[in-house]
Amino acid sequence: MTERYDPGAVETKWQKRWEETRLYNVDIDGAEDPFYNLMMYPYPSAEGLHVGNVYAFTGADIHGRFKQLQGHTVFEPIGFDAFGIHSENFALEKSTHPMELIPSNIKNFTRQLKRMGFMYDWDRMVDVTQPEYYKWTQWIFLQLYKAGLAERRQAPVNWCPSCKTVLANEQVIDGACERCGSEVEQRFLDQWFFKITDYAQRLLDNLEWIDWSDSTKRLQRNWIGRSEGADIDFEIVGHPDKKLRVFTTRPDTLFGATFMVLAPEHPYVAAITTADRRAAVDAYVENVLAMDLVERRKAGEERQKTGVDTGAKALNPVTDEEIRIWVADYVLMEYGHGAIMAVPAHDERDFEFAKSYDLPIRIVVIPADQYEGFDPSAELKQAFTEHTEDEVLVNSGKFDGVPAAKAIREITDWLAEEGRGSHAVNYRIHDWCISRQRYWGPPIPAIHCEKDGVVPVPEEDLPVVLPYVENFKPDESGVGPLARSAEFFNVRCPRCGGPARRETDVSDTFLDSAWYFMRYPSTEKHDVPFDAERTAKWLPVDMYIGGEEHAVLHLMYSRFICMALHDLGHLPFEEPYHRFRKHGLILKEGAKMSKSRGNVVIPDEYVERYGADTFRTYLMFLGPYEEGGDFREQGITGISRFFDRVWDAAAGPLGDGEPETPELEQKLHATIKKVTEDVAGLQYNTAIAAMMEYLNEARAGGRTPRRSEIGPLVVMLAPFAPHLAEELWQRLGHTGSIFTGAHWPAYDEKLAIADQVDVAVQVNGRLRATIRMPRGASEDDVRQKALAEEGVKRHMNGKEIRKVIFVPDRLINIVVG
RNA sequence: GCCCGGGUGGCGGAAUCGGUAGACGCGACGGACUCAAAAUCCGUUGGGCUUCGGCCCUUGAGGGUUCGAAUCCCUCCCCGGGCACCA
Repeated sequence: MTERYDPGAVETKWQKRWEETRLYNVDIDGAEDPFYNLMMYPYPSAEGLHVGNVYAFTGADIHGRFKQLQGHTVFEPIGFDAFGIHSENFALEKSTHPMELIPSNIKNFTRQLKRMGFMYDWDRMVDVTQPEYYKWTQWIFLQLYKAGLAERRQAPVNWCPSCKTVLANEQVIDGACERCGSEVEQRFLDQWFFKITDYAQRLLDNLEWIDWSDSTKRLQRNWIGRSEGADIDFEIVGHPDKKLRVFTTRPDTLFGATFMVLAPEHPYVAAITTADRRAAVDAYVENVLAMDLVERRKAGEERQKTGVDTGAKALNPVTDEEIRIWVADYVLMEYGHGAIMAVPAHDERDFEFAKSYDLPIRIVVIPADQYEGFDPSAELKQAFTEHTEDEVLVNSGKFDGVPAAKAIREITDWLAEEGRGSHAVNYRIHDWCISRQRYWGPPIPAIHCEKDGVVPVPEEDLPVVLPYVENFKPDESGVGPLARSAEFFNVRCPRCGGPARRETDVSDTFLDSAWYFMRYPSTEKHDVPFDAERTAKWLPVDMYIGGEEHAVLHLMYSRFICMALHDLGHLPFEEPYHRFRKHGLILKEGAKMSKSRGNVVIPDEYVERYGADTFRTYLMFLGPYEEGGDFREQGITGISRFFDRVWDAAAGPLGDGEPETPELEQKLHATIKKVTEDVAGLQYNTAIAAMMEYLNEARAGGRTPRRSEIGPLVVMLAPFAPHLAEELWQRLGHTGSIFTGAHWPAYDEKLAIADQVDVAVQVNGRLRATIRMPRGASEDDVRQKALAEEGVKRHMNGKEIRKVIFVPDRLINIVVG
């Protein structure tokens, strides 16, 4: 009788050995058949590793180990996303400093991650808060600046009048400051933007060929928000020098444009407003601008649309009618041209507005079957927005009777010919504002000179080191805390040598994470952000696994940065991640985990009690990896028992020879096939179930399995339970690590198939018997045996057979009547 | 409002190119071992009826297609996520 399985002892032993033998430290330059296995590096919170982190990393680690066992050299790096508002706020809350807080958090995370047994190459750890790293984050900024992809312009920020601080959007909850609850105001500040909108179409197009989860692609498509339509120019009565340009997706409704609406911020508002309307317009605009963006959005959802007449008129370019120009806040300056042609008959918002202010509504699109005898005076109860081939135009001059879908093209073509419009595409995605009026981030490497304006920091002066600032709390000045350090911001202009002021904003933490995976293979290279040869060898990432909450921020930004660096000649590829798979979310007893609910699973506690292997495997067992699952305290005992049984079956002395019976051999091959396919497809829960099933069979009747029966199981278990597998591998008589010594088991396709099958026998589609047949039995044989079954005879009741459906090896259905 | 994903035993979940629904595990019940308990092992476990041979019902609800539907189609309900005055 062998001793009991002691996870604690086994895991300590192997973690020590892995470290001593440097098992997971990859020979970056010499590695053959490289596989870059990436997971989303964590933010090192003070609370320590969250079970969500463990879930994400375990699934990714299993994939890495699986690839390793298949013969690849797997590079699995880890780092820490340690800059950002989270850390800064936490430090504020605890009255400590991020520069002290972060290293201790990282230390704790490192301990916890090592305890989980992930195959990280710790020599290549990346901490984005180290000048060694953010030097290159700043370098990326300079490259984008040189290429014209970074620019400074005014933009609104959220301002809390009570805390006297700038807030990030994430800190504004329903229009109020998350800390004090006061209403947030809008301020305009100079900010740095990356022109991601220049890449909108490419970001969209490449989604066609990259191998990503469909749902993630869909989120990105929605975020990019491509709309096709037309730009149309309207003349303004009395202002021959001005053309009012609008974007519309519905040029087919142009004849129904009965008024126009400008956004309150539109530059023409002041110029075209007539004298008698000026007071009203000014009051309205002022009122709207006083609202912050969040409040305005919220107000828009709740209240009726408001607006005001400018008194000015425009000419509808196709009807030549004079139509009124209004200002209303339901038109947004940041989309299209900040102005619209309003077609109340065919747009819900315009309809609502027209009803409120008694503006004319003209129907120009109707269902084709109502075309004959259409009554132009008919009144609409709501906007009619259909515009397919089944709707046709009316009241539209020479386009009467043309199907709407066709008219969209024809009217645009016609306007284009006459120089009054053009085909146009608009995107919903906005430029990426990277400025943060905060402390805990990499300083943006720019200098403001009175004489030379914005001057980028010369590359040889990088990094611009983030100084230790005692008081890093944001204040009412509206600029970042670095503006308090004269030592930091007083500089000489690199161009003219005159007095200048250093940029005191830091960059968004999403810029750090946009390229961290490029740094891993080159961590010890100090003269380049990423070594060209290594980058060519290891990148793009072969597999990236992470949470879908980053689908539109991190994943979009890093694709953009990668594309931009590619275009600037720094990278040989334009998409950073070959494959991306999202993992699901872990719930606790059906509910989301949160501190306030008090139902947070602390990994340490479970690892202590059951061991890392059991915890890892349980997490993978509780649901499909890509969908997540429900963590239940009791469930973990199932895996615990399973591993006890594996241990009992494999840890003691074993018999030699082939698998004892043909049935068991068949089951073994079928299991290898199933587990191989499931693990490759991230279907870990069913892979584990298949291994359990096999073990149950191999141990049936209390027998001890043979070495040949249990060896392959140990290898298949290795990605899930690496420590246990190492120990059993050794006990099976091997020396060295299973991860270098073993190869993922192969299966024989023929042996994987059973030679006896249970065939279902149905009468009129209802199951009446099951018969055991040799695989591949003919329809005649199956039919003969089926008809002899008592239950079948009874239900046929002597009736005539009308039809027989036969599915080989599965089913025969006898239809009588 | 728009776009996704999902609804299966007491529970987590299997099975979707239409072909034996409920794999695997948890829990529960019964038994063995034990002075006893824990652990372990064996058996039972969707619901109802049963003359113990079986029979009927069952995958959110209702309809449809089919020899056959958890799976396909239509209508609807509920839950989760994303976007949202985007012209």
